[in-house]
Amino acid sequence: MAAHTESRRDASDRRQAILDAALELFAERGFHGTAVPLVAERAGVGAGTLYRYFESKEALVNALYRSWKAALASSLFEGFPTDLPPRALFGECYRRLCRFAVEHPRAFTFLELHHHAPYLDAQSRACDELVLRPIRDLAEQARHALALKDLAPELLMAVVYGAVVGLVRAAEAGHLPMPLEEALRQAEPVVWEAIRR
Amino acid sequence: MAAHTESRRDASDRRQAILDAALELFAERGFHGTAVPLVAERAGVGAGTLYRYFESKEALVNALYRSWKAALASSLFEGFPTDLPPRALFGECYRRLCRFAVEHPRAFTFLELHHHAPYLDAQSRACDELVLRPIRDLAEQARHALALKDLAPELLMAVVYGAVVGLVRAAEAGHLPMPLEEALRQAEPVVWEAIRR
DNA sequence: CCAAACGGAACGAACGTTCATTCCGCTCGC
DNA sequence: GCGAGCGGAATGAACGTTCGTTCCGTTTGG
Repeated sequence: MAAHTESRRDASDRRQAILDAALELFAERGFHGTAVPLVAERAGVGAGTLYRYFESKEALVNALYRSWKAALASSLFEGFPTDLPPRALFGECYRRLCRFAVEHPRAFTFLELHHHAPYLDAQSRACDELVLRPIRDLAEQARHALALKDLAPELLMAVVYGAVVGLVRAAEAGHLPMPLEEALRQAEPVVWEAIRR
Repeated sequence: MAAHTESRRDASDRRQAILDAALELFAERGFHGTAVPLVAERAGVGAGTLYRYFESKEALVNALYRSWKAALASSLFEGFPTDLPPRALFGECYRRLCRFAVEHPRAFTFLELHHHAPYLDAQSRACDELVLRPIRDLAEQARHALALKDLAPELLMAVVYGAVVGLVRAAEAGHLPMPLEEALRQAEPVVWEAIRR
């Protein structure tokens, strides 16, 4: 029975190795630009083995997307301190998002790159709501508390999220004179002043 | 000679039809996700004909990228009013960028999607500087005039550009409760307050 | 307690398909 | 009628996926 458990852990490791390899390659070269045997090689498994763990290349990219969307959601909301004044609430969201982007740059790039890609299925699309809805609610709250500009929360969210993505991409392109982490820290008050009333 | 001119215009139309078809398809499905014969069909030419105008698929995407980067640069800078106070200078840049995004949404998406793609050659990368440098200079100027926050211009540019991209993508995804043009108009003071001193 | 047989996971060569690119018969303007 | 330019079938490479085989941990009969 110990042996059985061990073999199951091996399988889980293998599956994870494939997901890790796919993350790197899909983030760097895109879905269509990445050959399945290359993913297998990077993961240290045979090409056929990959199909024991995922039904198809599409199933793989969907599993990867869902897994990282869930990770992002938990980074954002796990143990979130609810009763904070609006500025601190924003700071908490912002820093949690940035922490995710700094700790998992490939995952952040991957999620951004594959947002609304045609090969993502309905269930993967639904994961987006998991992240968007709670933030939208927070923004709506803060807006009614007269802490945010009197504009659609979706607009303010797009500005904030877009600014973070812009910084991550600028850092990737080597366009920033400082490390990404420092840029994101400096940008917090910048972005807050954008959306505050 | 009129005939010669006319046949040359025909050829130029064909080339343009191919570029237009490629823009739509590359923006929607990505470079690797788009088959060359599909581009040809959409352009209303034979698959072989495409190769009379472009050496390869890579040459096509590079020509497309350069052409639209140049169009963006000219939209931004053509007849730019130089001596304006900082706020008006920002407004001019911002509205010109937004006008381009609204008038050529596919081109905007395409440029964003293919930014720093591995199949773009050095000359295409160099086109980025064409857009970035003048804006960087303007930002540096405004910063020394104490109109902008005392942060790296590259950081502020990334925030502004990122915010615009964020709005465009949110509109594409149907996440905004108003048309893109209206959202961009509402976002101008939002973004200005982000970067102003 | 050992060895022989089993079961299923892993491998990677091989399959059919689809791709980018080429090539050649054809058309059409001069 | 002739040559430049076109179309789309042809081509070979590369793709996603499958399949026959190998390999190893476990079971089982002696």
